[in-house]
Amino acid sequence: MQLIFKFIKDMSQRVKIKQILLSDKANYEVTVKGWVRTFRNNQFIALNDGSTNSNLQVVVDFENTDPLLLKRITTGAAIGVTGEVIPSLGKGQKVEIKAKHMEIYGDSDPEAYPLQPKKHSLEFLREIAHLRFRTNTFGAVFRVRHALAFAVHKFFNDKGFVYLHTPIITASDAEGAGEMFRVTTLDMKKPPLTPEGEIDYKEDFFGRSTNLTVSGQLEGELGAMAFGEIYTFGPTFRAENSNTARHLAEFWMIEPEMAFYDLKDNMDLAEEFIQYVIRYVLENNREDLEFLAQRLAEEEKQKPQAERSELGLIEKLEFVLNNQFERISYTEAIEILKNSKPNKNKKFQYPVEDWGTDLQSEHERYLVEKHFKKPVILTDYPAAIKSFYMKQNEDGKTVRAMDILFPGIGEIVGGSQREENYDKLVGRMKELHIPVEELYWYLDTRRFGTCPHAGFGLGFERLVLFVTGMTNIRDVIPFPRTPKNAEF
RNA sequence: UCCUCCUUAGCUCAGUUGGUUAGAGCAUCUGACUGUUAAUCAGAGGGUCGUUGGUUCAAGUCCAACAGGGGGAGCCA
Repeated sequence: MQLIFKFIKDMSQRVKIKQILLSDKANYEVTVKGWVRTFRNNQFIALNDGSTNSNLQVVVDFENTDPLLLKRITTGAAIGVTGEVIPSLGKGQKVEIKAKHMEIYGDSDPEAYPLQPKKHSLEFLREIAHLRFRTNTFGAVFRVRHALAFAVHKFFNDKGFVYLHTPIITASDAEGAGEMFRVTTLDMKKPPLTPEGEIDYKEDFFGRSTNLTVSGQLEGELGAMAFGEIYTFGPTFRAENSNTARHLAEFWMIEPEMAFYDLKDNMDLAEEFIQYVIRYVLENNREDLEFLAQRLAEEEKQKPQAERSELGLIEKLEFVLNNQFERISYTEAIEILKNSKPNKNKKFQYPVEDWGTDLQSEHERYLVEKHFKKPVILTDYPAAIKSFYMKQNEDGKTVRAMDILFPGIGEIVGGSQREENYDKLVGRMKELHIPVEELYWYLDTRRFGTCPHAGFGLGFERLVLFVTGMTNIRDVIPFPRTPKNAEF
C-alpha cells in the first residue's frame, strides 16, 4: 500500500524539461507538461515547456494508443506526459521519454493555429506577438532578456546600490526632453475651462497637469544624496513620432546615480556594469546564445559580403568583455572625423566641418564600426547640445557628459557628472528657460549638502538588442509600443 | 515627421511588353508508411491579388489617394 502511494506521488511529480536534458541519468519515471512543437511520424512528439530552447522527444506507442487521442496531438496543443526517461534509440538526442500516460490539457486546431513547424518572418511573428514566445527565437530572446534584467539587479545589489522606485506619473517635464504622454481623468469632450478659455488642470485628478515619466534621473539624484548610490530600473515613455528599429514609445531604462563620483568614476562604472551583465548571460544562457548566434549567422549569409560582420555573436560579446572601451573627447572625435576618408571623399551625408555641431548617426557609426572597431565613450561635449544639469567644464564651452556608443546600436548609454554648484545650475536653467521655481525640490539638493555626483541612463532594450544579435528593438520587448501600434 | 521600397493562398514567394481558367514550396485535410529529427510518398481543398478611386475594349500588372509593413534619416535610450 505504501509502495503504491509512493509510485503515484512520483508520477505526479512534474519535472522541467531543462532538468531532464541537463542530467545524464536515465531509467526513471517522470511527468512532463508543455506544448507540442511537432508530431512526427505519428510517433515522435517534440515537446517544449519554455524552460530551455531544446525540445524533449516523447515517443508514443501509436499502435496501443487511442486514435482519437493521437489526432489531438497537434502543433501548439498543451499536453502532459508520464513515462520513463530512457537513452534515445534514435540520433539527435541523448534521452527521450517513453509515454505511458498522456493527457491533453488544451487542443490546438491545426487549421487555425498560425505557428507552423517552419521558418516564419520576424515581421509576421510581430503581428502575432501573443504567440511568438512559443518560437525558438523568441523563447531564447526573452530568456536572455530575463537573465539580463536579473543580472542588472545583482550587479547593483552586490555593490550596495539601493533600488529606488522613481515615479511613473510626473508633473514636471524634467529634462525638457521630447514629447510626453499626458495623464488625465478630465472629460475629453468637455474639459473644464479657466476664465481665459484654457483647459483648467486644477480640476484634474492631481490638481495639475501630469505626464508619464521620460526619465527618473532627477528623482534619482535625490536618492543618491542620501543613500550614496542608487539605481532605477523601470518603464519610460516618450511620445516622439519615431519610426526606427531603435526606438520605442514605452521602454525600460536603468539609471544609476552616485554621490561622490566624477566623470571618470561614472565611465568606469558604466563599463564594468555592461561587461558584468554580458558575462552573466555568457555564463548562464549559453544554449540560448548559441541558438541566437546560429540564427544571426544564417541571416548574415543572406547579406552581401561587404555588409557581413566579422565576428559571430558570441565572439562579439567576448570581444566586449576582453577589450576596454575607447575613451575620447568630443573634440578629438571631431578631429578624427574631419580627417577621415569618408569626410574627405564627401561620402558623409552631413560633412564634418565645425566644432560644436552634434554628431550624426553616420559619424558615430564610423567611429565605432570603422575607426576603433569597439565600443567608444565620447566625453566633454559642447554645452549647447547637452542638458542643463551637466557639470560645466573650466573651458566654459564643454560639459562633463559621456555617451557610450555600440556597434549596430548607436548610443546605448548617456550620462554625465552633474552640476553640483547651485548658482551655476540655476544660471544654466535660466539660459534655457527651464522653470526654476517648479524644480525647487531638485535644486534643494544643491542648497543642502551638495557634493560632486554623477550618473547615467542605459536603454535596456538596446542592451538586449546587442546581446541577442536581433536588429529590431520591437523584437526584444514582449509587447512593443510604437506610433500607431499598441496591440495586445 | 521626411526619403525609399514592399503589400498575390494560413506562411514564404513567382507571376512575361496590360490579354482566356492567377502558380510553386511549406502548412492543412485524406490515404500509405512507421525510429522520426522542419519525417517521407501519393492525392485533395484553399485566392474579392491591402483598400478606394481612375486610365483602358481589357488591370494582379499602369496612375492617384489612403492603410499597414520593411530599410534609411531626424529625435533619442
